[in-house]
Amino acid sequence: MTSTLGYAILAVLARRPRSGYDLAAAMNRPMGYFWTAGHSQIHPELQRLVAAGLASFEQVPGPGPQGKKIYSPTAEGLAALRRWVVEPPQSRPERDEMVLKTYASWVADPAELVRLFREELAAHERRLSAYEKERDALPEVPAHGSQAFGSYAALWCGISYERHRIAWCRWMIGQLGVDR
Amino acid sequence: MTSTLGYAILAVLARRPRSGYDLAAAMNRPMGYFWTAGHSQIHPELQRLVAAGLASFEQVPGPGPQGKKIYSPTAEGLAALRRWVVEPPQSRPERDEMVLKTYASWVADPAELVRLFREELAAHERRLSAYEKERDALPEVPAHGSQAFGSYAALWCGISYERHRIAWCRWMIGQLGVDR
DNA sequence: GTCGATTATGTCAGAGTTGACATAGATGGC
DNA sequence: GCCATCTATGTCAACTCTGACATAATCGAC
Repeated sequence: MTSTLGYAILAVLARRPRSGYDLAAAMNRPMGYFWTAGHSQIHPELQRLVAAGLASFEQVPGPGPQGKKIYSPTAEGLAALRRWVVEPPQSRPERDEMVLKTYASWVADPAELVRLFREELAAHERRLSAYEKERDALPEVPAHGSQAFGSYAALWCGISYERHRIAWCRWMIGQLGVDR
Repeated sequence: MTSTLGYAILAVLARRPRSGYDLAAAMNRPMGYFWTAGHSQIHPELQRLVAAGLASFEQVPGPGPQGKKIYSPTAEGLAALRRWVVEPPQSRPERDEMVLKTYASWVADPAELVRLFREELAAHERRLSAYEKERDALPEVPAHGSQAFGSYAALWCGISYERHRIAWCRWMIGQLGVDR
């Protein structure tokens, strides 16, 4: 019974125990592609997870005023994660700024719109390359039950998403160019 | 110089002036597929838009303690919208709960996962049908510069997105079923 | 040995968002 | 005439998230 952020943290800790700092780094890349959190969110949430008995930490000497804490999920935390994974997702409202701009695109200058969508296209092509590179570092279709399967399946989704987005950008650019 | 919510409101008002109530209804469906806001967000934002000179309202008699207000974008508001549309989107962090669950799916029961993804698949198929129905009510590829183009292009993106998501769900279900 | 980058944990103000609460006229069915 | 539903605007507390601020030990280069 935690926030989604709590489960995101447990999902990372379930793979390997680590410090809040390392957690923040993991949530930047590669996990940041589908879930992000800054360290100012992570540290308080870790305290809540410990208070709720879902995580524990081992204090080790290290840099910083408070030393270093290595967090792990407790047995209870792992069980909670297992339960949460198969629960239907709570529908978060979708807010897509590019689609909103598109919805209002009829008021704007077509040439400027083409520039906007070319930039967007390039960004998605860069991201697709990054995903494909990461996927190629994984075994081909890992067995589920292995950590690599979770990574592979998330990447599959990311790659498919970027291809969809690229196709949309190309269609938009075509539409805006055809008839002036 | 408003929040993205302000531009979302201006985008709706640019199509046709309306009350805060009608604005909330429009942001529920069909616009709610890519941008949502409740009336408790809309009313204060409308007050801010008026204070900033980007919108104005006409008071008309109507139900409720305060009567009814029909809001329109001012010339300045329309110009601001036009400028905002072609600005690069501020990268909002992406948070996709289904992908997060997928990332952690290696800890969960495959049979339960299959159930989850079947539900997800059905939801996306329903939404795809709704999008296609809306698209078929529009003229075939409207000319940009027309409001219908904005709607059509947003729908194109939505349809492409749902197809990508459906393909992903099917792939996941296949993966989870093949080897037990 | 000194300096800068990295590692490391933490707080806090402000912005955005949600859901509940509050009020009340208009409309239509019975 | 009454009642439920819809129309209509508004506030507020709670929660989430972001970016700035704060502190300080460790490590490697020079």
